[in-house]
Amino acid sequence: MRTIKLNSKQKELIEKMGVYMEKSGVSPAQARIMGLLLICDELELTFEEIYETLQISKSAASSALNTLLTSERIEYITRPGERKRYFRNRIGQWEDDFDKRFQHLLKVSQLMKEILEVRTKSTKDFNSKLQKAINFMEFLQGELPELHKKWKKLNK
Amino acid sequence: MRTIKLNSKQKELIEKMGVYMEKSGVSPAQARIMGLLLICDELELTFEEIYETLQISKSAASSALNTLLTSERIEYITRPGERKRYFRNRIGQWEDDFDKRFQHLLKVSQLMKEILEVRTKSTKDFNSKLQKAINFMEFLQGELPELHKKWKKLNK
DNA sequence: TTTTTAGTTCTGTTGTAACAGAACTAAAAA
DNA sequence: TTTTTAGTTCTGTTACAACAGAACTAAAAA
Repeated sequence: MRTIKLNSKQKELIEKMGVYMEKSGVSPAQARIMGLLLICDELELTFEEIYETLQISKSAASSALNTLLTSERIEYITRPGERKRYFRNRIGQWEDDFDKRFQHLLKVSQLMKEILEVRTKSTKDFNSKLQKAINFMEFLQGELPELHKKWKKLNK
Repeated sequence: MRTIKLNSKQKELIEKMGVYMEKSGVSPAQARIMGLLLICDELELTFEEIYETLQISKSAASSALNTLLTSERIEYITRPGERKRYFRNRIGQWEDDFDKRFQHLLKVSQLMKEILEVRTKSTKDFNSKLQKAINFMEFLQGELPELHKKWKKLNK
């Protein structure tokens, strides 16, 4: 038995975090794993610790962990002379996340531009509103990197 | 028959937009309706036009439209003396969307703060990284409204 | 008054996600 | 060499989303 001990507040927060993450599209098991890795005292948990603590099956843990790994929400380390993997939250990830959201915004604006090009020219009001939305996205594309720089400067 | 005519480029873009929107969690029918309302020449489509053009059943159209309405992704208008509704894209919505994303960010940072409070104090490096992520979110909470103002100023 | 319109609601089907549980496997330990 | 460990993979179950199709309904038109 390698169950991780959690107090009631921790359990509550894992559920809260779980509900929250499920809304953003991940499965319950994935959400709970994310929560566990963020909340429990130990930063690096083994496969066994994870499925025993969360009371999920090995198969559920296996597929959830692999999905979280490929979506880069968690990572693992190994220790010299040990076969098992230690899974942990990618706490450094949020800066990459910021960049990803940025890439996403870029794709949206490109698609919207493509759509605007194909649209009939007769719906002038609609098209100008669409253009405005595109403008705003492009404005953000200019400003967000600046913002990031500003923050970096504040933090060194 | 009230089918809306679409050229091949429009059809292609509706599918492209569909694939794109499905990734963000909406059903295929909802995604296609969104695409149709954004891409076709007519801005306001009736129930019949929608389900006939997209070749989906009335029930699928009904539930998709209602979901899109409650999630405020589309809206409808009526015309004097007419019973039917004209559905259209909420093109003015994107500024609200911006605010919603902002609210979301606020919730995330609050949850993260709550988690940090409960965490053991012994994982100093991890906690300081978490604190840094929180700081960045709070930094954004200060800066994003400023950005919005800046853009508004540029556009009046 | 009946018929059409503009949907909604009900029933049934299909596909798939999210698991559990058990069997399996490759490496390491005993 | 056998046994344990650290998972993976396979099979089966359950639940639910996403529809289609048909029946239904309330208002308006004919």
